[in-house]
Amino acid sequence: MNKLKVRDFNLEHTLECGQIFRINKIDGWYYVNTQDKFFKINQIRNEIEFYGVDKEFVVNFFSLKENLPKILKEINKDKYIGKAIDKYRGLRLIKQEPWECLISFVCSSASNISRIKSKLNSLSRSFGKKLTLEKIQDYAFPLPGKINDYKKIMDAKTGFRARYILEANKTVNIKHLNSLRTQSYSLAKDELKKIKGVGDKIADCILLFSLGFNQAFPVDTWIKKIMQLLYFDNNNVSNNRIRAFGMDYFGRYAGYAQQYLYMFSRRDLGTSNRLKQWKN
DNA sequence: AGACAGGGGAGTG
DNA sequence: CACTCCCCTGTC
Repeated sequence: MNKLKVRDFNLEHTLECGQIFRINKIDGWYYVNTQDKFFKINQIRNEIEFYGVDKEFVVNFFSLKENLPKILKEINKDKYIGKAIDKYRGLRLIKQEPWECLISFVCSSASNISRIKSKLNSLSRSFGKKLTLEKIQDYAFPLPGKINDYKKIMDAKTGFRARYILEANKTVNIKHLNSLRTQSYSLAKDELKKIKGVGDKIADCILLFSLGFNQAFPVDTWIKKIMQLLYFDNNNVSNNRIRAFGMDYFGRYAGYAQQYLYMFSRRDLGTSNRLKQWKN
């Protein structure tokens, strides 16, 4: 068992904002699968308690050393994002392993969280090493080279994404992914987009969630909806324009702004009517 | 029955 | 560039 005092951290918001998928809440504990780790964690006020990983891992994984109040102050440009920040304060960006992050978001295209989770769990069951935590069995995420059976990939209900996964499994290596950390944003992004199944949105997710590019601003339909409402007079504008605006307006921590707006868009605004009420 | 979804590829203009 | 159709699968 490990305990750690934390400041400016909310475990629930951090784990449930769609940046990571292989999590399970059981009896107040979050069971988390990531790369070759399987651990459980909970939070009571300003203390987290966890089993299965060490403190160093937790501090790095949840970006606990990043100065969140300073970041939030920097992105708090207006009353709209201000509301999102007030509501979801403590949400931090997780530092994922880039390969798992890549496959996770390839699986995410035209899908939803429960289905993404199911695909990733199936892939792990078919190709990953077995892990145990307190007699509970689970599976590590398979390394590149291991996801090598098209039929099994299809059996994971990956559908049209299966061929992308199979090809990435052959061509991608983790060292190369990690080497992108020191490149510029646009070079790293161009490199990721060479991988089939990775376009603008998914590349931005990989950059933001696993490679340390806090300025990345992934535009999905939820972000599109709320950004159009708040900053484009509810006009329909292209994803490219929204991303360019987001990165420019929020600056070097635009990715944090994106996560807070995303949570607000999904959790607090359902229909366009409610969107309008919120703005007025 | 048929459209649509937290996206992207390939083809076309 | 911007626009269109299509891709697996599940759901309304």
